[in-house]
Amino acid sequence: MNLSKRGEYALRALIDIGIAHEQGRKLLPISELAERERIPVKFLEQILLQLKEAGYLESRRGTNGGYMLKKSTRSIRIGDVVRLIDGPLAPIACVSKTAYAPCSCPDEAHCGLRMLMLDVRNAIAQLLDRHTLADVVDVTMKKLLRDKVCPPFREAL
Amino acid sequence: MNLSKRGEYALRALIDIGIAHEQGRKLLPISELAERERIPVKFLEQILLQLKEAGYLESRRGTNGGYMLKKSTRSIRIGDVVRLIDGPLAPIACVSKTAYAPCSCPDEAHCGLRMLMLDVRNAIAQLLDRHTLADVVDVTMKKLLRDKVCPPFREAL
DNA sequence: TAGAATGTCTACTGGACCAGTCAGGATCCC
DNA sequence: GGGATCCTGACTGGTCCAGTAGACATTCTA
Repeated sequence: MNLSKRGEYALRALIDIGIAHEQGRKLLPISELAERERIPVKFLEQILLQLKEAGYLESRRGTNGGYMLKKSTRSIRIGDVVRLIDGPLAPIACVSKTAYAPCSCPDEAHCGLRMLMLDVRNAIAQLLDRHTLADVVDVTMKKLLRDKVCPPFREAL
Repeated sequence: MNLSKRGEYALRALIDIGIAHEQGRKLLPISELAERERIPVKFLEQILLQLKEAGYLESRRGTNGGYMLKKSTRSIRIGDVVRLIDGPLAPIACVSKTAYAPCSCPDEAHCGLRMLMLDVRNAIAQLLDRHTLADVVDVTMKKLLRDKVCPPFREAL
């Protein structure tokens, strides 16, 4: 039931970029993201590139370059990001909606394990597909404000 | 979000042993389990041994030997079996109840990812810790009967 | 009492995957 | 032109997964 580091970093980066966006800073350089989230720069590079290829981000090279959102935060479902990086949400392939594969059990229709794991898959998908990046950014911002903590990425320098 | 083959096989074996138990067959040899579930015998051996060490099963050697439940099906929580074989249910360590570890994020209290993953963890735990082996066996048996399918492990020979 | 049927124990292995690291190249801005 | 940034591709050390292998111990039955 694991989210890989890669998946974790991808989501953290997206959330940060979303928060920055909310505050008027559209373009964020990798170095700044990596420093704040304590992620190795070169590793994060790969991940952002993958998110770019998938259409979530766009980039600008050169001085003052960086990454920015390509889609609206509201149209980015967390579940899809996890699927992109880590593969299907389902614990076992025979209950996956997006990547079904038959399992080896003798009678799938009467497999008790399958019924249970289907519930698990649905519970996970319910949460991750219902929530968009916008939701997560919102909640984070509200919590920061409530606790009177200054949000990050306020202004470039 | 993956359940390993090892975990899958462990649960399938426990469910089978539970079903057999329900029908008066307490002792099941590995070979029979392996054949029905199409699991490599030697691999299943290791798994059953682990379940035995953890107190879920007991065994008898020799001709007509095999494995049987040591605890009641009602006292075996699925979540605990998964934890035993596959580790914590939580997608990331910083939301695990049984194996908490801090993550690298700068402010755990205001981490949007953490809030979301906590919900995921709770949803999974809710399902897997609420359900016992007895529940799964029950549901399976009912579905078999409803569809007029003869349950396996009826009689030894 | 032999031998067949089981579980027990320990070691090993090929391959995949994870979490990076490294080196260099292409753009862009000043 | 030079420095900041993204881009591309290769590589790697370690860990884990899913099994395989083989010898051994115990128990039942003929």
